[in-house]
Amino acid sequence: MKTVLMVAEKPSLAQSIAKILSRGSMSSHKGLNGTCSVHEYTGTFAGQAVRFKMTSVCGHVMTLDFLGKYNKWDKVDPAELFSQAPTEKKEANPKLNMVKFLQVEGRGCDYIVLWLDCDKEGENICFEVLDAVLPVMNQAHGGEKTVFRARFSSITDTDICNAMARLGEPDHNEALSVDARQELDLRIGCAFTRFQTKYFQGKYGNLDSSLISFGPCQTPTLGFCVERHDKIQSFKPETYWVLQAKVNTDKDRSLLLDWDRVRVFDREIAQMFLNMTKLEKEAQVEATSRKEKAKQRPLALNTVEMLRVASSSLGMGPQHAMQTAERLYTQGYISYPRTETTHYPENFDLKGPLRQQANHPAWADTVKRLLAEGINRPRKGHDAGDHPPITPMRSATEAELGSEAWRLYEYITRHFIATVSYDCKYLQSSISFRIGPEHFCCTGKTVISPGFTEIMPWQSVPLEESLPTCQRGDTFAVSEVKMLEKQTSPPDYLTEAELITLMEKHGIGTDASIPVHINNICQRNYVVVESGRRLKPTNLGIVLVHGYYKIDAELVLPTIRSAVEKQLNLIAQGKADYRQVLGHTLDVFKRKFHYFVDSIAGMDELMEVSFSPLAATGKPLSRCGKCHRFMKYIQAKPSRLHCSHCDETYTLPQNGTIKLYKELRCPLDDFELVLWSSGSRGKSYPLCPYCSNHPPFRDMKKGMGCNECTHPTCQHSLSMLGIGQCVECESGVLVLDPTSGPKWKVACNKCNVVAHCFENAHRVRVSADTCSACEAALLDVDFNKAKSPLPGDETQHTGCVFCDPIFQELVELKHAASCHPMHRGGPGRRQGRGRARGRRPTGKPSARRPKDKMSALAAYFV
DNA sequence: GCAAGGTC
Repeated sequence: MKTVLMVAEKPSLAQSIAKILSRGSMSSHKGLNGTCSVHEYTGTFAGQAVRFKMTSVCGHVMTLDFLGKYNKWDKVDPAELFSQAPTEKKEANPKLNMVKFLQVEGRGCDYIVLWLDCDKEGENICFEVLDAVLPVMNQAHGGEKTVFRARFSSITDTDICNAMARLGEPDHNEALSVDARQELDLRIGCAFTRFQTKYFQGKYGNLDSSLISFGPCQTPTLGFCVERHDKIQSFKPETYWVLQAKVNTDKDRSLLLDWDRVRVFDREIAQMFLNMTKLEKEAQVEATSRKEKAKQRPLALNTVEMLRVASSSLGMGPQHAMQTAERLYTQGYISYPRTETTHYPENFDLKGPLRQQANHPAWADTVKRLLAEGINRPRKGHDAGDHPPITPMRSATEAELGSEAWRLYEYITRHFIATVSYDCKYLQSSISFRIGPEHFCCTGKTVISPGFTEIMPWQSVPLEESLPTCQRGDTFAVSEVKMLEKQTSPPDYLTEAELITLMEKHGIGTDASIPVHINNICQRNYVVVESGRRLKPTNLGIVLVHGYYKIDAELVLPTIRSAVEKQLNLIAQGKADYRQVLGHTLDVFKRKFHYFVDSIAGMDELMEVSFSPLAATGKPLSRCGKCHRFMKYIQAKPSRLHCSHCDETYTLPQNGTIKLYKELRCPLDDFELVLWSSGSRGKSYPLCPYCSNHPPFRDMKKGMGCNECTHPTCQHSLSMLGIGQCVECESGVLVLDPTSGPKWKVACNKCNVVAHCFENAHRVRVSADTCSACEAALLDVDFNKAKSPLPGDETQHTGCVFCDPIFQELVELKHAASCHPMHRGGPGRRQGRGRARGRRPTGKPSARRPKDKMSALAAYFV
């Protein structure tokens, strides 16, 4: 029997499509990467009985990057990134082993049907899948067609079955347009980012951003925020005047009237109107009206609207909201949360999800009534052909979700119920008055039926006092007319919700990437999120955008994306040649880049106003080994040491603190050592600023500290302080932390394993002898007399931390506290945990003896 | 160390 391989874009879709096509009778198993599943069933294909294998990828299989050597920032001129630097496709997520997985599943298959999302990215992934799978599939006989593309516009039985019945071919042009986009984004983004970062970080010390990035989406996103900032700055308040009248409607009730002219900007004119109005004692009713109006129920929920509401009403940032929604989705509480569609497909079962909410304490009454009296048909929305709108799939309580997830779930559910509820109906009545020559009016709203506002109370029509019943010609006594002086007020900073709307409108990013771009400009310290989730640009953000405006405004305008996309669409439609468009657009941006570099002084002038030169930043910390003057420690990101005399900068490990290490010096270069520490619960090690930036030995990499230095005799090196191989990671070595006393620690120089050894020792040294059982270096420990754990009056003991019975009792394995709990080794991560108390694996070279000491030394002295 | 786009 022949086999048909079918591939969807994500595991969830593979499952739903397989379920539909197999009519529910399929057998499923997990693939080798543990993420994608394979669903198998039998059926007919091209008139023969076949076995179907439906599986998926996880988004893009491949990603584009430069060849390795072009990723060395100090060796490559960014201008080379526009053409000379070759690119290569790498696996997007090596952990998923997607190519291998596809080849295992595709081997021996006869046909392939591509079920990737029906957009340009999906079309591109089709070819990534084919590149992986075609070489291992069975060869076609006599020109028989073996590659098919299924095109569907929704995940419904009819649509999926129709797609299967009318298979087409993947569209190479659409895929090429994505290849072009990837290459453009990579080359342009990296060239500008590297140039800006190197240029400004080489001059200023307090930019407080480890990266001065540029990109066709993130830069316009920042541009919107700065545009609003500029409006606020240039705003000049204007004074205006308003007439306000009050009439008596009853003995003790009065009615406030609005002026038809709203406001005037000339005091004397306003005064004139006031004087004329004041002459009248009565207000005459000129007309009355009563109109029934409706407030429409919401459209079904898509991603972008969910993110807007999450930000503006729940105070939840887009990135966080998306993570929360994804968790709700994988736990089965809501449908797929990434969709542009606001229209329920025909035949969508609305009542099913609604019934599940019928006993929920928060909205049981509303839901039961809807089910009993009949639901309303949802409004006609936009069908983007991706996924149905975001819908609750199962009832949940705050207790089981936790308060954050609950608030999002509650909103999604209330929104869903609202879409099948009725419009809110209210009566709008208004009365227009004349007082002397001037016209006034008042309006009031009364609710006829609340409709969906019952489940979305924040949308309800505000309660107002009802208007008096009257008719044309009636008169009321004027109780007061006064003139109010007011001022126009500036707009406020852009809210995140407004920014999302602007991005959507200008086509900056997609529903999935909008949160990423917003997150980016926060992380780069271009904007900060203020109260009410308003985005206030920082000095850095403002200077960058103003600099682009000054040099080449197109770099920051939202059209930078749409203009390129227009070109890409020509490729997709087969109207332009991929190579030509790519070459032409790269050429345009290469010119822009050179012009930008030549004009950078224009942006620099702005930088000078806000930021301090490197030489004037930071405080003196340690001595330079070349000139022996103090270098300054710059704490702001990226933290580094700067020698103003030599005009050299030495970067330091990030996310920790640095202090001087006893004025000790590196024997190789005479630089004073500094002590890096990740905090009291973390680890610390000495570091030579020079060696860390210019590794002395062949087997050392940039950024390493003394705990990874293979110097054979330096008292701070790995060679002298190393004990034995790490108990968890493959390549790490446990190194004595010479500064950790009196609570002595041994820490891995690669991962975050920390072993707490001795609490009451005043001296610990690494002995030259090694353990006969496990090859680890012995520790020579002097305990405090009063608190010695040794028998009798003994205070001195030498032994192996892993094998010595006395030491074993004292060793406790921990993990260095890192900024993110995810990075702490969780339980069950790998076997062999807790081996600190056991024997070391033998047969591996000891840390005390670097493999090739002489060659390491030779490398240094060459 | 960089972009933006998929998705986990």
